[in-house]
Amino acid sequence: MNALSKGEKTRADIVECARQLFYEHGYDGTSFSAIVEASGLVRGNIYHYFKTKDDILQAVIELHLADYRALLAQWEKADDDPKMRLLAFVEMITGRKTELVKYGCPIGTLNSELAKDRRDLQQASRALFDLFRDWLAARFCELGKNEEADALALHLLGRAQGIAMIAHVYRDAKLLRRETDQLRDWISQL
Amino acid sequence: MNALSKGEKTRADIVECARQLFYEHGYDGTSFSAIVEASGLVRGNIYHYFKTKDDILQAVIELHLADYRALLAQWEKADDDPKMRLLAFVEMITGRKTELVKYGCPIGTLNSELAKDRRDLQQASRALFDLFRDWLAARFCELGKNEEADALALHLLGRAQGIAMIAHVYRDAKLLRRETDQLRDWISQL
DNA sequence: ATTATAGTAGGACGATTATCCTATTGCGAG
DNA sequence: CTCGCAATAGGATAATCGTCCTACTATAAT
Repeated sequence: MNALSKGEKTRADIVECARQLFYEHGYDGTSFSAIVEASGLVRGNIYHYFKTKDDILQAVIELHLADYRALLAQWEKADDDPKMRLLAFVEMITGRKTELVKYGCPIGTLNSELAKDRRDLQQASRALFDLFRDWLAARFCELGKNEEADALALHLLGRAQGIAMIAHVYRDAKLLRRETDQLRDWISQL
Repeated sequence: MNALSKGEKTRADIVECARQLFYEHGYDGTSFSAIVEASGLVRGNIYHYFKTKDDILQAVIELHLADYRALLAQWEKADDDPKMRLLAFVEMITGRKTELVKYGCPIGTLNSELAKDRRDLQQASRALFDLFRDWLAARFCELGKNEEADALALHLLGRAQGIAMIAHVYRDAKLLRRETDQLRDWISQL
């Protein structure tokens, strides 16, 4: 199952390498040479799979999208209760607190970096926000909040981003714990 | 009054130019040449005032600090009621919504950019967060929330950052308005 | 077995980066 | 007037950036 040809495997390796580097150092902070070294390949080989560094980012975004889509599907499967589903979103934050404190939110920091000067790329990475935005809104709809579902989704997204950002800037895991607890309360009281 | 020597004036011009460029394009996204062009000076002249680009950023941070310190003092002068003072903080967000949507929060985006790979510089820029953190905490103390003052300050700071971030990513001023209204409600009900 | 194509390999390229260097000019103190 | 330093000026430099190019090898189809 899931048999990847040699080439497909190499391509996937490049993308996975790039994803981690982009996450840890940002897109602009990651040079092509860094991807070359981290992947153990050579320049020419990587350019055989991707024409530009921007193309690599596109692939990284698609990988993120696929992974998060799978995660969301898993949450829907695990619970029927909309509130429990929303809580799963919050659990993700606490579950990944170590990386969040170290490198910030993978989606948030990427979008925020690209939003300044690379609006073309940011448009692509915004799809990651939209994925969560729509999924969360659907959960709020399940709770009967049809009118305000999207606003609530953006509110929750914003809260999560703010928490991740402050926790990242202050490298403070305790703050992250404290604020996610409040998020859980907020969901319970909806 | 406030007489600046020719050199001091030039230095201030450089810093002001750099501040705007760093805000619009980020620190890494602003080349030294960009500062040269925007200031109308020549490379050698700028290097006469600052040894490195990092030094320019330090000066920019200090300029921000001075400006925000003055702003906070102004808020304290304008109102004695701690809640009103907190509302002034929220007013700042709505008052600057156009730039926030375009370029994000000056403090937040800077810190978030530097937090990834330039921890030395981020430590300096974090002073900007600390300025607000301490000031907000002082206001919560005035409200009798001594124990939780710092936590409340970080909460409010995080909320503000989250709002600015989402509004920036989606270039959505309406969202910013909606969320700041909620912030105002939250403050009123404290 | 031959041919075509996918994959590997790595140096070359021009553009841009931050920084440095040496002149030259301007101005204020003595 | 002149001496000395601040300020202006702008080319030189080495490193790094993303990208391109050509050559070689492996594999799969005919």
